[in-house]
Amino acid sequence: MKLATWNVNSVKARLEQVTAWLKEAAPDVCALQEIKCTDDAFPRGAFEALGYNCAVHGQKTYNGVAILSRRPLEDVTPRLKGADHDEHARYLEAVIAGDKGTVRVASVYAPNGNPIGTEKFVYKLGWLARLAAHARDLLALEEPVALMGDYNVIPTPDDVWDARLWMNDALFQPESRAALRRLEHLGYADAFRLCHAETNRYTFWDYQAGSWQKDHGIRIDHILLSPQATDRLKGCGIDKHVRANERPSDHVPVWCEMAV
DNA sequence: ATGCCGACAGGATGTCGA
Repeated sequence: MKLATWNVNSVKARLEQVTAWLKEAAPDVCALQEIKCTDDAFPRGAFEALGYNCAVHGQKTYNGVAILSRRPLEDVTPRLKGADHDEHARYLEAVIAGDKGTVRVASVYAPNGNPIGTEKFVYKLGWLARLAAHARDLLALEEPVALMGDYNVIPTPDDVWDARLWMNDALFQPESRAALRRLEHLGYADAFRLCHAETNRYTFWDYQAGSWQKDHGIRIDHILLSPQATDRLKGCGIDKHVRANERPSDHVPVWCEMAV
């Protein structure tokens, strides 16, 4: 089963690109972030025409996550526990049955958190803590789990072109990096790092300052796998080439292949 | 230089993202 994640920066503005990539890459499951539309406005038809079922947790203008799946989506659950007051649509989970077992997948859109020293950064750390608490609970199920999405965290200096330029950014704060490591210490593994040792592999390039042309990117979109999912991991990659398309998202898809 | 680009809502330009 091929699983993917992509922050599309508006599913309506990116519909042509997303459907083109789905045809080309043919993932069985794709988690989307920043769909920037309500459930009603989600372009289900375009995805159903390609053979995908849709689970959507939308929001007007901002945020919004979805999961596309060729197989039926079961046990669909939006939001993280203990965050009923949180209006941001940033988490959606579902269970998908494959030929060789089931996998629980989540579409994750962690807060940006800038600027540091404000409520936004406090919210980011609180949100990531709630994610970790839920991720810990999921481990008790002892099943393959793939937490896929835009974590808005640069894991290490090897995952950014020039770490010095990000020292005061919420994406590279010690507290942000510790929050991501917390998930790894629980037992989740960074699928890309399991498969690739090379440095300077990015999933995001800013629209500004010629970042793409200069390859000044950051790796902030991650697939985190539970031990049972890690055991089934066969490969992982970043589809960098879509960033060169006309009217691209500033993020590119990350995918992994699992024996499920 | 806290901008440079792009999406959104709304109908000009401010907010947000990373």
